[in-house]
Amino acid sequence: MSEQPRVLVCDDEPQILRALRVILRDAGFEAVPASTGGEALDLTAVRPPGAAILDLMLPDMDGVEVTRRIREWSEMPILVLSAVGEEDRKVEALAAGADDYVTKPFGPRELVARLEAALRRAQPETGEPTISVEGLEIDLAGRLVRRDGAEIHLTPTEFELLRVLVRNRGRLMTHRDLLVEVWGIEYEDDLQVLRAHIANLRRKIEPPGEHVFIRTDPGVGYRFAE
Amino acid sequence: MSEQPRVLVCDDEPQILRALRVILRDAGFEAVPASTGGEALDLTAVRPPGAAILDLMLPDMDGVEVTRRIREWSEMPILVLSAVGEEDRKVEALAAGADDYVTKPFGPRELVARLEAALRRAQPETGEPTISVEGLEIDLAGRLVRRDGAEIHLTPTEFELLRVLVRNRGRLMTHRDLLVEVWGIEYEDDLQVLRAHIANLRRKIEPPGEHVFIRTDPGVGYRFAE
DNA sequence: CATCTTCTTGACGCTTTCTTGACGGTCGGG
DNA sequence: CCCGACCGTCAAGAAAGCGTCAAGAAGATG
Repeated sequence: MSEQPRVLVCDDEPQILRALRVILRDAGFEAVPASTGGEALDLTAVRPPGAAILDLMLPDMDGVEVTRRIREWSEMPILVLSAVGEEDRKVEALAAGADDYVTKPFGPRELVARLEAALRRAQPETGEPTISVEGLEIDLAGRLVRRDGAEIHLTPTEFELLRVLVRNRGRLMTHRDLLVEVWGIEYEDDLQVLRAHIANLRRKIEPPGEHVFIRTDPGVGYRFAE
Repeated sequence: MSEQPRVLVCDDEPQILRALRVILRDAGFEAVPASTGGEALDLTAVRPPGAAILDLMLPDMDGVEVTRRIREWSEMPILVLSAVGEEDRKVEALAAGADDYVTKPFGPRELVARLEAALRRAQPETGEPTISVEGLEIDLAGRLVRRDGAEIHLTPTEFELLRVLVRNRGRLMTHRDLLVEVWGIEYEDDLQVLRAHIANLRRKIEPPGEHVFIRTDPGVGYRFAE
């Protein structure tokens, strides 16, 4: 996800193919065009793209068949396009292994959103890994925190606060840093609100009566244990 | 599904029906006989077979119609039988969702070969398996949900919502994620519609008054229990 | 055209979360 | 030893968010 993935697009209508290339380029992807199913499979085999967008209607073999062939050896995200009236093939396409299904006409933003969602799903947690310290598991992507296997429920503010601390673990975060990052600049002096949420967060993740994960630096700020 | 699948056979001529039963038994299948379209649908609903073989000519409704009805909720392989002279209905039957089409008279080996091919084709669902949690079975490919063995009817939107949640189970899906994936980007802020469908879905799959499968993260989104 | 299913929308009571102020405890300097 | 600065906790009210109901719209079916 760090660079622009290559995306195979396959449609037999030149006009649509061109539109797809523009949409993808604008969204930061590199489009690899094909106009028949056979061509799509060839290009995919030669140099596998990061994802594929296939039209259901193709001159030689339909998108479901192409999907099935790709799925024989690759888990890449596959989106299937169709005209209205082909809706009943949705289940078929998904059963063949497609990740999502977009009905024409579609807006550029919808297509890009679905493509990115599919890529995100295929690439479990790229940017934000699971962190594990002494019985505490923090899955930043899944927004999930566990202690000794038991799930802990955090409010949005608590989670955000924990995220900022953990992302900078070992480093001291000043009161102001935390307030600005979690609440925004207009809260930069509201120390009491920070204290209250730190207290709530500790009650949920710390062993009772101890402060092993979140350390206090009096007069300065907090830090997450390394 | 690993051993001999049950196969529904529907034909109004008792002679043919008997012949089909023998052919299937010899090939290692269990035949479930029906002589009208209505009967076929009833049997299918009560206990879905692994595949169906339907005659085009039936007293009450024809095989194409039966195919269409079954396709509303199931992806099971469907073979359609016809007498000579009905060839023109081939396209119609396939469009309705039939997997293959056999013209009478047919040899036993031909029929069995086609049935097995259809079953093989329907099988490769490695991507979306059946998921089972505490009495709740969700067959994503077959679009089928059961609780304690009893089938639950979900509307298309409800199923789609459940599918997105289940595919990402354990991970939190934000309101926006769900709205974009189920309804499309133009609904990304329509929180109320999400709430309404979550409520309906819960009423159907959750034990009354509890939220064990679909958890709420107030202010953020929903997640399916892991 | 009548009917049935599904989707959408708004209203309302209820729950969760956030904020705020008060209070007691700790620590170091005077 | 006393005092002030700072911290952690608690409780209460305010604000935001949630679940449900019911009614109407939209679409499919026959």
